[in-house]
Amino acid sequence: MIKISRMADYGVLILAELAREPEALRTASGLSDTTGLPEPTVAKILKTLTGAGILRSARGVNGGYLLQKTADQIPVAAIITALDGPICLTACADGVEDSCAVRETCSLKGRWNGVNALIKSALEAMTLAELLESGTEKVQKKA
Amino acid sequence: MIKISRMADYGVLILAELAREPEALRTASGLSDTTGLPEPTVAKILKTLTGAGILRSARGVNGGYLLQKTADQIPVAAIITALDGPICLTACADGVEDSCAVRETCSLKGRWNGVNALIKSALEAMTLAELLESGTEKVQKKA
DNA sequence: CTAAATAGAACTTATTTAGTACTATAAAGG
DNA sequence: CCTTTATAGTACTAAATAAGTTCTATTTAG
Repeated sequence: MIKISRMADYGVLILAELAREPEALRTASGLSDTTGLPEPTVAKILKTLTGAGILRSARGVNGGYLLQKTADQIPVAAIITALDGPICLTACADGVEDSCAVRETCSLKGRWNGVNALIKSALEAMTLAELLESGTEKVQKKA
Repeated sequence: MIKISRMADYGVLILAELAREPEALRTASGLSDTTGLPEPTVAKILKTLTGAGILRSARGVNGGYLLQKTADQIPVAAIITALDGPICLTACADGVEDSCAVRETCSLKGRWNGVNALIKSALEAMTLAELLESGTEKVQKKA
């Protein structure tokens, strides 16, 4: 099954919660409470999203996290890339040179690039705001 | 990283080899030789693709496998679905009811359906023949 | 100086995926 | 009608990956 990791899934859930009050600083443990996800995992995801520039953090007492940009400026692709790594269906895609046992004899070198590009651009065109606000409609218009 | 499994990747490679001589019966061990992939794995994939109606098989001496349809009638989606299961990015998508720990509190129920549909239709629109014959060009026209 | 928070890395466990082995069934040919 | 060569199907094992946890360091308000 082609799928994103649970981390990326949780990440979107956490960002959805943060987007409800874009101005408020929220702590890791608070977000764990409201989302129902395990606290250490939430903390880990928040750190990663901060490192990727999607969230801003404040340390110390009264610290916490908030969105760096508004939800309509955050592409879904950025969230997935931050938590899951690059979006590409196969190991032997553009630029990835490692770990293909049959590269020598493989007749498919580079053939997946087009498919990758297609999926990538679909995820780049969609923002967090669109994902949250009405689910299916907006997306299907683009298809 | 969003990715298809190695099985689906190998599957395409094997189908590519079969597509070179669409009329010929090819054995599992022969295909293992020409592709360089381990024989038991090739055999497993061939069985699965036969069960999915993508290949036709003949048992007994002089048996083997061949394509059920021509390469331009086989959608890439069918290959991936056969070997990897349904194409959906998240557990809690259309129809899938199991295994989402936070379903109760989750604010995203069904929100991924549009993204799934988009990716699925991209993979359904592309055939094995297109994937093989020129890689990137045709696909990018569709994007 | 203390308490409450994030930062970062290392480690362990769980889950998933890939690979292997074994048994059954079918067909061709002597 | 028996042997050989092939697929069909299932169950098991091992390896790779992902998820989750823990620990230490750093920052800041009071």
